[in-house]
Amino acid sequence: MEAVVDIVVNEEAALENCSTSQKTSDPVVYQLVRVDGNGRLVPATDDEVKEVENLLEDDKNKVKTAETRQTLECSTDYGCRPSESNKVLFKGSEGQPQPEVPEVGAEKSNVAPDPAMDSEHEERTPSMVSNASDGRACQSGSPEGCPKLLGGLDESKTSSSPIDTSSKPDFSLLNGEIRLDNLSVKDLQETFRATFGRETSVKDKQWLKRRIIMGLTNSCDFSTTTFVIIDNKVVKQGKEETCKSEDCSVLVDCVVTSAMENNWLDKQNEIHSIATGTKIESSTFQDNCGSNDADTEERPAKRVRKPTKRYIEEISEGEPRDFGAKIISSVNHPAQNQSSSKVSARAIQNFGVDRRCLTRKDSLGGSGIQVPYVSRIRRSRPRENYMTLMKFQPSGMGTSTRLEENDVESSKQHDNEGGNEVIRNSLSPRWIQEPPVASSESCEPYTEKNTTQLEKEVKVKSMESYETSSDDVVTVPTANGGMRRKHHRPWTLNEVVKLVEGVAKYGAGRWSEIKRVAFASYSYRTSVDLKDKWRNLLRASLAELPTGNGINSSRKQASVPIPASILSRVRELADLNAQASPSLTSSKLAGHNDSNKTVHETGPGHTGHMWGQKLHLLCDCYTRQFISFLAMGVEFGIEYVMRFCFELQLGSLLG
DNA sequence: GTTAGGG
DNA sequence: CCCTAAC
Repeated sequence: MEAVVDIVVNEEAALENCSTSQKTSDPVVYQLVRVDGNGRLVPATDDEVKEVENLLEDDKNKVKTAETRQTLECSTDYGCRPSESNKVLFKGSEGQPQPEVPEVGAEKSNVAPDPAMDSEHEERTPSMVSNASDGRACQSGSPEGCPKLLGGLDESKTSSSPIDTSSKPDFSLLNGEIRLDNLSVKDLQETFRATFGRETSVKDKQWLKRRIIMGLTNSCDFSTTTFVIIDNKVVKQGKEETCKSEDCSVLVDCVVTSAMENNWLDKQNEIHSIATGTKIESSTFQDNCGSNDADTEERPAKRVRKPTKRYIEEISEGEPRDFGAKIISSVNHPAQNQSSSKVSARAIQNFGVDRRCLTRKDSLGGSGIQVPYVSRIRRSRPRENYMTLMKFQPSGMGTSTRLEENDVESSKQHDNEGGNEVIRNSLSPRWIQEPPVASSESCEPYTEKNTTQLEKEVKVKSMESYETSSDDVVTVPTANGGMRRKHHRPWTLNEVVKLVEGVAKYGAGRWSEIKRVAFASYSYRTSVDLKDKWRNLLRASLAELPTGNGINSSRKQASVPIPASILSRVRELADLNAQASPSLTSSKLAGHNDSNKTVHETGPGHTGHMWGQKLHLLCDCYTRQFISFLAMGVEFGIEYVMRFCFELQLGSLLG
């Protein structure tokens, strides 16, 4: 076998190097377990095991595509068990665990079934299970310190076991030997790139090795239960039956479990469900968890939004307001002009122009307080409400001038001017140039509205609806009565590429970060713009798929055709991102100074800082053990873990 | 001040 | 691209 991940399967060698006392013929076994509500280890159910296996299998396949033919080797640091050879060996196991497998360590080789089992686990696992209070499962420095869990597995005795002796769990990902020690920094970097798909300038071999190992192991993203890895294999572990076997001995290298809080488990459960698309039977899960919280289904749901003010207003008031006005106007119905004029008149009441700043009454507060218009906008334009409601001014007038001088009047004149074609030739194609530097400063000069450059469109618009003809807020009525803005600045391919790169680097969602770094020179692109563009790109990329959906053709294309390569990249990143914790909102990953601050911030939709804490916890405990990364991957998703590691690196460099 | 989502 | 609730 070859390739980075196709770790050489050399049982003999592996065993020789292993500190474990297993015989060469001894199968390597992983015992899949979960931490119950009390922090005890409980064997995973058959279904869970099965799923894990499937996931591993899938992962393996993915990994196999990697193109690296290096034999990797890593030092003991990453080992999940004390290793004399100073190597971490992943031995592929063939078939079932052998009953005769010698035990390692003095521990009992059997996992007690049922009740007894619980207590037994309790005895053995305390130190392994991270405790929220102690915050540490085992000493990272001493592999020895990591409690060993002996999982008694005797698959052969369990006929019901999904995995029978003949089946050969094929986890090549975990099989074989990893040798990184002999690689040069350059090689390591290359391997790193091959593994993570991104470059690294880090020259610290240790770090590189660690990350690579992490990357390799983490590709197993099965979000099920906590699992114990007994040597190298995840063996299906039935419930009571399986753990009953006595001879299934096996060395448990490390128990990967981070925390035992119920909510954490619940979270895992969720994740699991999401990841596999299969729902673990809740009853089963709960039983095992010992959690009574049946409704802990707090899936990181979408943000729930309450109706917008606008909507509420619309509903509460029979009279159409700005929104209604728009619609009406768009219809171009003569009879409705009146109503629209009403609206505008009203609008005028709420808005006013202050010397320099446009102000408006705060409709929400109802106090009529004048609020600098600018306070709520980021760009250079007045909000649409205002704009749309404004009637045009005599065409000859400069927009800004008009506004200031005739704010109220203009509204009254709209009827007359409604039919006018207000061609904003005078509008300055401002945004074509470099973005307004001071746009965000104190009060925005009202002249901002002049920014529209698409005169033609304005023209068209104004012809269609006098209402939209206002200054530069070029809105174009759409077929369905909606309005579309024309303050458009097409995304260039270059920008798109930058965006994609940014997402690749920082992950989707960290828009401000991306903007700061990749769009520093494009001040006219806000983080929101990036987000929007990404969304569109994603849509485009999906639409591009040969799904045969009519969507493809129907969907409008970006002004600048996006190369398929980019779109596919977008999909990739989107997938990756899906794995990553959506909560990753830390703004520190960028690597700019604030490395001292809390590195992890959990984002919205997640239980406080729990995840971040868990991650820290995990790192504290297992940072030296590659297995831990696997666990982290399980819990947080590989992407998240990867970022975390990058972050650590950054922190250390900066620190 | 940012981000997510709806428009 | 805008707007704004939710963070």
